[in-house]
Amino acid sequence: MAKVKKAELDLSTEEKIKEAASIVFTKKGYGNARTRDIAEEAGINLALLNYYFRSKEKLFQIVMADRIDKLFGVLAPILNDASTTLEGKLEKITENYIDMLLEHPDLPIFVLSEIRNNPDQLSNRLQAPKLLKESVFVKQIAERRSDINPFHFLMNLLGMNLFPFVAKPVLQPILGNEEQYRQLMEQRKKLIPVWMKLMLDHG
Amino acid sequence: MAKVKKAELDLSTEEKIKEAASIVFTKKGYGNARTRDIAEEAGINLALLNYYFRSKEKLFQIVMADRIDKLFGVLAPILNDASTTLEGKLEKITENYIDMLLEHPDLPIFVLSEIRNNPDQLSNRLQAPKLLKESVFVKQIAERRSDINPFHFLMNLLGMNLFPFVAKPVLQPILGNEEQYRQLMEQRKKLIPVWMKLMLDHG
DNA sequence: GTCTATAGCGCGATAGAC
DNA sequence: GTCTATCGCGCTATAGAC
Repeated sequence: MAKVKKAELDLSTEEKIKEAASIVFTKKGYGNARTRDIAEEAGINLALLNYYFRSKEKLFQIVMADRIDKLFGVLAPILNDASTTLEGKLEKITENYIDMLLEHPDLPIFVLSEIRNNPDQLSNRLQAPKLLKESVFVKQIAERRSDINPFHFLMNLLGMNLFPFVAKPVLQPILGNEEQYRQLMEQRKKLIPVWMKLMLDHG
Repeated sequence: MAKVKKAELDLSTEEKIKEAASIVFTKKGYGNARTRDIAEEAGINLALLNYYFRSKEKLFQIVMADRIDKLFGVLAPILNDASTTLEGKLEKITENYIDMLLEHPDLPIFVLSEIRNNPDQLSNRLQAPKLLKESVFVKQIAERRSDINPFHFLMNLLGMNLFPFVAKPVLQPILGNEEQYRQLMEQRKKLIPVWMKLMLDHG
């Protein structure tokens, strides 16, 4: 076979292991992943993994922190940008999310299911509550619709963007082949902001 | 402590084990769950688990089939009901889903993440593609909006209903305490159909 | 730093008494 | 049917040569 693994790039050994761990953990989850899988994916020996990262758990923490940053990094900088309108934010968030998720479709289901297993993971990393409530984004929504909790709209936005990827294994066979799935997601880049504006201005 | 486990009801031993397995698998996922956890939750000995179910894997298959039925059972009967309008379906699906998910909040993340690990699980159980495409629900949407793929609306509906539960571990600290979370979900029972109708009739 | 070999143990599964 | 005791594997982690 001689199949070249994704992590076999010209990186330092430590980086190769981290890359491989990210791939294997994201695909299988912590409990189903084996350190042997990661070592093989990285093209190195099992002992080296412990030499660099001490334990499976420590390696996982590092990968997890990185994946959380990737998933929420799309959102965070835009929420507090005072120079864009609410409409602009909806468009930018949607475009960034769908582009990123088409490249990393199993990222949301991984992060969300692992946080379920260990909710503390997050609370350290995300001091979201205060940050979100005081965000420009939430204030802009509240101005528009004082009658509805702004977080409803945030949930809708995230749901419409993330859910098709969270549920991809279920939806894929329904929606057709990979290319058809991709086209539908591309369509959503334009449709989601339109729908969101509708909800904000009517209803 | 003498804490009474949920599965310690007046059921047959086989049922007690199945109940316990459902609880433990749903909470931790297959890979993180231990057969010893399940035995303890059921209040029986580890050997009995194998006596009734032969293996962890077999027990899991049974639980998984049941959980998939529960998650999609909310949807399936309504989609092909020719006697209700599209509006009626939107209201019924939303109310049923939110009521059910308030009682079983970790059901969607469990089913979706386990299907990711083993997509074949589903394809046997759900011959959804044909069934969905020919459903009354999809036809009713197509009548209303011939310009947009009906599955966009289905994804939106499911996303708005399921996503707040899939992402509950992340959203909960943002949205407040358990009671506040519950109130928001109760509000959504009325709001989601309104939003869905907006999307169908405008945009 | 990287390897081979193996320790140590948690896990699923089974044997066998009652 | 239900238990106690234990097997044997596969896993994480480490020792030690190079």
